[in-house]
Amino acid sequence: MLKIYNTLSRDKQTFTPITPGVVKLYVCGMTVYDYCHLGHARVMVVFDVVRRWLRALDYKVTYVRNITDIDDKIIKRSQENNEPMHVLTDRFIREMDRDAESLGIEKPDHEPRATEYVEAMLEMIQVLADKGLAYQGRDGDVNYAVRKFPGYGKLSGKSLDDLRAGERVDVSMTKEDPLDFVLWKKAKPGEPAWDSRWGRGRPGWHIECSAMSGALLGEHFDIHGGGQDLQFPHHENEIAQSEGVHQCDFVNTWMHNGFVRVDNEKMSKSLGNFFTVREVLKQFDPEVVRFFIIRAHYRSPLNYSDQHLNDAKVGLTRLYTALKDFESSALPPDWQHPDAQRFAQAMNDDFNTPEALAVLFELANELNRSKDPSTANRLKSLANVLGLLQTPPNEFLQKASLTGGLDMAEEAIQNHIRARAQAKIAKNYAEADRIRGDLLKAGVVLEDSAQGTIWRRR
RNA sequence: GGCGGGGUAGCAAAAUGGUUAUGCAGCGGAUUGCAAAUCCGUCUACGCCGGUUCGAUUCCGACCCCCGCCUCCA
Repeated sequence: MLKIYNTLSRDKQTFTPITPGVVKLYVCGMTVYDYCHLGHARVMVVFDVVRRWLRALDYKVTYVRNITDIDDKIIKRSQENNEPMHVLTDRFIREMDRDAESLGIEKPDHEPRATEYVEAMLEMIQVLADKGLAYQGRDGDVNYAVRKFPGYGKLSGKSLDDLRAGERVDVSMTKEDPLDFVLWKKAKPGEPAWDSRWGRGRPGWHIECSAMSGALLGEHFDIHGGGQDLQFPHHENEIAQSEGVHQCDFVNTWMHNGFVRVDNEKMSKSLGNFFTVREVLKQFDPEVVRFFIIRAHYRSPLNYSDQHLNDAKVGLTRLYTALKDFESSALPPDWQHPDAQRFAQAMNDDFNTPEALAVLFELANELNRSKDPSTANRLKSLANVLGLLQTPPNEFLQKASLTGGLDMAEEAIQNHIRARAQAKIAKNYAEADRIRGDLLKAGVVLEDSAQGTIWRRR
């Protein structure tokens, strides 16, 4: 029985889909004006795992991850770059796809772009205006009248009177309440704009997700996810919009993943302390990055450092090393097996991936002892649920991406190994050790066994 | 100030009212020409102070510290 921590109720709840056997999942995706950083990578990996696990539980999952391709920062960037907005966004969508693919993220079922749903947004704004929940300010912006929505604050646990708007932001004189947020922004000259009954303009950020989730998943769906920073105001505003329009519960389960941190601070664009996915991938194999993210529970903070990535690499290497001598297939796990049940129990407990990984490590230990091919199959099939261990072990262990730059050619490595074998036959151990030492400096580890010398990178 | 999340051994990271988490590192042993890998054994814990309890890292209360949200942010 799957339990998920629901931000809305602040406790773990047994998950029951609205329609039996079917799960509708929406996750707030990227604003595409720059490369993805590790924080984005975490969202993608976390909800990729969520989706995979729901599927392992035999749910039919519809997964939507949106793309924000109209926004202040995008406009600013496209002006700075002097390139049309859609050229900029198209480019960064491609780059995002590349990053996602390298991290082993399966494509969502739908990746709607905000600019394709402007009509739906305008319809929602219309309904909100008709109900008196939205109004047009003197400056032409259309705002949501937050105080008219009784449930405002229920997700983030904030009360309107405590929010003290204006303490950190200039209060806009055109809003009825400083906390009102914009649904439709009046166009400024030179900005992309759409026609509407409120004049030419563009949508505010929050209405995008309400419109896209409603269009693709319906008025009421199962799980809505995103980074913790979106809890307020973004998700709070989504609730106000969607429930304001549809008069029914919007989402049953809200999931928020923890931040990636650098030196104990949140990794973010505004702090400038972010590492892009591609930067990290210059040093570390993508599967190591995935493993690094899965090693922590999705709601915990995740500290980024080279040392921690390296720890992840060593751990993942242990698992691959155990599988090295086996031609294991990726059959679905036999869930009746006690190990698989422990794994499932961990995953059912709010996606406890660290605990699930512990099962994998114990399987590796058992495999090292027993050399039983069925254990290898079990290890590989369970790891597959997390999107791990799917590369042939030797291919992984010899990947140049493990050394973070050192990439001595395989042919050269083989030549050194042959030379060393000769030295060993001649009992010239000093020479043999020198060769091994040189290879080690080039990131290549040799291991002698009865079957001869094998190599891997580190 | 309001709201929320944390503080676990050298590092990372889970669970748990009494019994080994797990991985890395360390130490001892097996194996090896020596290593590596692997196996066996093993040392380091639960922020502080009270309370409840036969027994608390785990429950309750106070305190200290850290982080986040309240402005765009995954």
